Order: sequence, then C-alpha cells, then structure tokens
Amino acid sequence: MLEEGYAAVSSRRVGALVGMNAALVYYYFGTMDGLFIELFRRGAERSLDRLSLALMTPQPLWGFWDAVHDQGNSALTMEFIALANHRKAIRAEIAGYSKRFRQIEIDVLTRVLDGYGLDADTWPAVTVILAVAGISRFMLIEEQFDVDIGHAEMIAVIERHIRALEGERITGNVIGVDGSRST
Amino acid sequence: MLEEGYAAVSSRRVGALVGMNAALVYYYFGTMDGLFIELFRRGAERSLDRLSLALMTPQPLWGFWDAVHDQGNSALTMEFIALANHRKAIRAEIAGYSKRFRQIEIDVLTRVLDGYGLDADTWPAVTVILAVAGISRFMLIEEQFDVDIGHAEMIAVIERHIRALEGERITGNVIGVDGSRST
DNA sequence: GTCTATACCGAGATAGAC
DNA sequence: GTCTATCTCGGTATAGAC
Repeated sequence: MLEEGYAAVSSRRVGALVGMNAALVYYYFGTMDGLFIELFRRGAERSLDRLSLALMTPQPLWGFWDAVHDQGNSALTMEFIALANHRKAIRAEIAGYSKRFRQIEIDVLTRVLDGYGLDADTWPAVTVILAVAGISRFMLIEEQFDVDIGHAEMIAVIERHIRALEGERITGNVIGVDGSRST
Repeated sequence: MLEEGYAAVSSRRVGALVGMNAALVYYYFGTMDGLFIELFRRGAERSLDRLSLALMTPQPLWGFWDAVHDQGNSALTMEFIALANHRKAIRAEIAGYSKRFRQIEIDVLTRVLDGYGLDADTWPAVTVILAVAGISRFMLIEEQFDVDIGHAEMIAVIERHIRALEGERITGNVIGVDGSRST
C-alpha cells in the first residue's frame, strides 16, 4: 500500500505475500474493504496509544510536537484519505478516529497551555493543535516529493515557541514509536 | 477522479464519458499516465495564474489567504498525491509545480511582509507561507470528513494576524476562480 | 481453516479497417 | 481521427472439496 498505492492492494497479492491462498482474505475479512478497515484500525489504535503516552510526559507540548512531527504514518495516512474518497465505510472510520485524536489533544493541552499562562482568548488550545498538526503534516507531504523549502526555518520557529512555553527540551522524555523512552 | 478515486479513472470510462471510443485515449495521450499528467498540468497552470493574480492585489496577504484557503482543488490534489505514490512521472510533475508555487509566494511575500515591518528573523516570509498553507490544507482535508473542531477559532486567529499586518480586508479585491474581481 | 476451480468483469494496450 | 476487434492480465468474489 505504501509503495504502490491502495489500488495495488488486492486479495491475490495479499495472499501471495503471506504465502497463502487469496480466497482466505475473504474468509477472514469478508471483503477488501474489511481488510482496509482492519488495517486502519490497528494503525490508528497504535497512534492513539502513542499520542497518549506523549501527552503524559513532563513536557506534553514537546511530546505532542514529536508525535505529530514524526514521519512513519504520514504517507499511509495520505493513502487512506485518498482511499476514503470513494469508500464510505473507510471515510466514517477515519472521521471517528480523527475526532478521538482531537478530543484527547484538546483535553490535555487546554490544561497544559493554561498552566503555562498562554491566553486562551488569543490562542485557544485547539488553534495551537491545528496549527502544529497542519504545518507538520504539510511538511511531511512535501518531503515525500523532495520539496523542503523553508522547512528548517519553520521547525525553528515552532520549536522556539514551544521552548518559550515549556522550556528547553529534556531528551530523556522522548517517547519512541514502540512506547519506549529514550535514554 | 474526485468521486471515485484515481483508480476508477480508466480509458473505457473516459471514452464513455465523452461519448467516444476508449482507444482514443491512447491515441491522444499515449498512456493513462499521459492523461493524468496532462490533467494535472492544466489544473496547476490555472492555480498558478490564480495565485499570481491574488498576489498582485493591493492586499497580497489577504489574497494569498483566500487563494490557499478556498480551493476546490484540495480533494483533487490529495488524489494526485496518492497517485504520485506509485507513478514516478506524476511525482516529478507535482514536485516541479510545488517549487514554482513556493518560489512565487516567497518572492512576493518577502517584500510585502518586510514592508509591513514584520521582523524577518523571527518570522521569515517562508514560515508564514508554510504555516498558512499547511493549516489551510489540513482544515480542508478535515472538512471532507466532516471534522471541523476548532476550525472557526483557527480562522479567526489567522485573520486577526493578517488584519494586524495588512488592515481590514477590502472586499472589492477578492479574485474569483476565473480571475474576475468581485464588486 | 485452507485449498482448487471458476465465473465474471474490466483494466491497459495494440492492430488494422475505414 | 475514429472505430471494431482482440489479446492478455489481474481484479473481486463464490462454491465446494478436503
């Protein structure tokens, strides 16, 4: 799916990949849609876990930035968004998870930013979240196309603001993809 | 392509849609890739024209915001990005146009923002561009999924900053998709 | 649970008549 | 320039043996 796009994912190829028969895809997932939904769910649950961990850190803002800035799932997410364009079941799935993500981010960061003394009227927490997430994803997409004009400057600006609120990043808090904590 | 995804675009369907034979697609475009590239080019050229017009306005910042924020092209752009994941020719095409867009934006807005007295060290023009473009596109994607939590607040924050730099928006300057000027 | 066999469809692409 | 005819491939999905 990552290498050749969602259209290249077929029961025959999945079967061949795992060394089994293509018909088993239908036995286990019913339809191809079922397979895609299950695949999306597993990835989304992992991402939710990772986000929660990052937000429980002593530096939740740095944690959020790291979680959202990291590459891994970005290309796959794009593929699912394109896939959702014409598969209603998948569209509903993505919408549901997006809202869950957003709600967790809002719940935690509203308190955190308030604690840092950020004025919620000029910068509501949800706008900080949208800005960081949007800018991050945009840069990740551009990187896929080897377009990185201004990325370094953008990252510098964002990290300057995070630093002003939450202080210098303490590297020991970084949460890995597997939930591990770097030393 | 918009309604059912790029995978649903086939020579047979294109032929049927225009009431002619499927083989003509190959006569005119060589391959399906050729058709996609031509389609992308035409859309991109139109968007480039529109951007240029918006930046020639007496309020280039508002013009930029409108051009990037509106975009009926967003869903189509997502589809092309997904398509580019596994078609090298299209990937190169998108990369090239992205850089052209970015360069025009930088050329104009660097001068404009400097004229407004914005400090280029704390907020280089390219970071303003990336932020506005990234946040916009993120919200447009979310809207496709009926997720709009915090969008109104986000728009308010961005427009407040534009207003602080460029003053109240003068509606007579709005450039339509067709290049027309609203009254 | 895993397989084979198969039905059915539509994809990309080309050859060649007109 | 437009068509018909056709090749080859691989897709989704199901039936039914083992």
